[in-house]
Amino acid sequence: MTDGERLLDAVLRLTTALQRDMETGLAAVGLTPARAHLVGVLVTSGPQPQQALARQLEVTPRNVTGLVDALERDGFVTREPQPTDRRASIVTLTARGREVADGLVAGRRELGGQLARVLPAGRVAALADDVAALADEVERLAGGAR
Amino acid sequence: MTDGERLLDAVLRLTTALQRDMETGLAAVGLTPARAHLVGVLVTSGPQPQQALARQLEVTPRNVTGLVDALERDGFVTREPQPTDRRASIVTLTARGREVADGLVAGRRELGGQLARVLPAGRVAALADDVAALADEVERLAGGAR
DNA sequence: CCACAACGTGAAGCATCTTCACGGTTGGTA
DNA sequence: TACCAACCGTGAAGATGCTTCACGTTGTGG
Repeated sequence: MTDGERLLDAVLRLTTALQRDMETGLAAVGLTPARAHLVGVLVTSGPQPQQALARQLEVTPRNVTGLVDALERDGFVTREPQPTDRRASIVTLTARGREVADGLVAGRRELGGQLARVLPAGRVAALADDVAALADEVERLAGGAR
Repeated sequence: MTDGERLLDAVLRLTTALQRDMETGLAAVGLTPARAHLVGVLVTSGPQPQQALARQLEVTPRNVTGLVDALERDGFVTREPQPTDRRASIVTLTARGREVADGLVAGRRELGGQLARVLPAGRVAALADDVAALADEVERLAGGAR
């Protein structure tokens, strides 16, 4: 097995483990990955109409409707009417939604710290750069085929 | 942002890109990730009853039924009766299934090569080790909470 | 021979996600 | 100013992946 394949294997394993880890954490606060993603966008970009959310999440507007339905049902967000355009409604985090979102950010920070502690301090930054380079390449590969 | 968070960000980005890349490649040959996973198990472990597949895929036997239904419908596998146990049927790759599976293996090898070429040759092996260490840690974290 | 275990699947349900169609709104243009 | 095309959100229908529960069929140890 070449080093490249070993690398790919390791990345795939990390991917799986990370995904599992995040999903269980999300489930603990009552969120699914897709809904958490939407909450994340609300945190970083503020209250928005569903169209804008659909663009940022790269899914269809119809799908956003369903995600917001669930988040609204569970009390994480509300749909506020937009006075300037009665077609659109603004999706806004509730207090509880903001709480949970803050928890997610904290969890992410903590996980970053735990990962950094696995390796010698000096190597973490370089590793981040290398992994970023890999990500760039893969994005390039996928984009080039577009 | 700490190095740990930068690393986590890079890994998450790589994860997303890699997943997209693989999904499009899979779709091109008529497979979904879950069905490809099942095909992969058949390649490495040979023809098996659905129970064994369920164990290796870490999903419920009921789910395997659906995956095999689809793969059988599309001509990638067949269900052969097992003479020694009439309850079970053995899931086996068809010629076409084996072809497609070989293609997947080749694609994986190629992707590994492409990733290796992104970085200086000397660093790939070390990177693979580091990423593997991260994967170990994340698996440990998830396992510890079990 | 019989109770219990194992194999696969029907039924029902949840989460993502898609496409298509439609109804209400806006906004710019004839 | 009337009008129509573009736009917002959502109903309907469907594909995929997963789960649990219930069942019928088959194997097997006592």
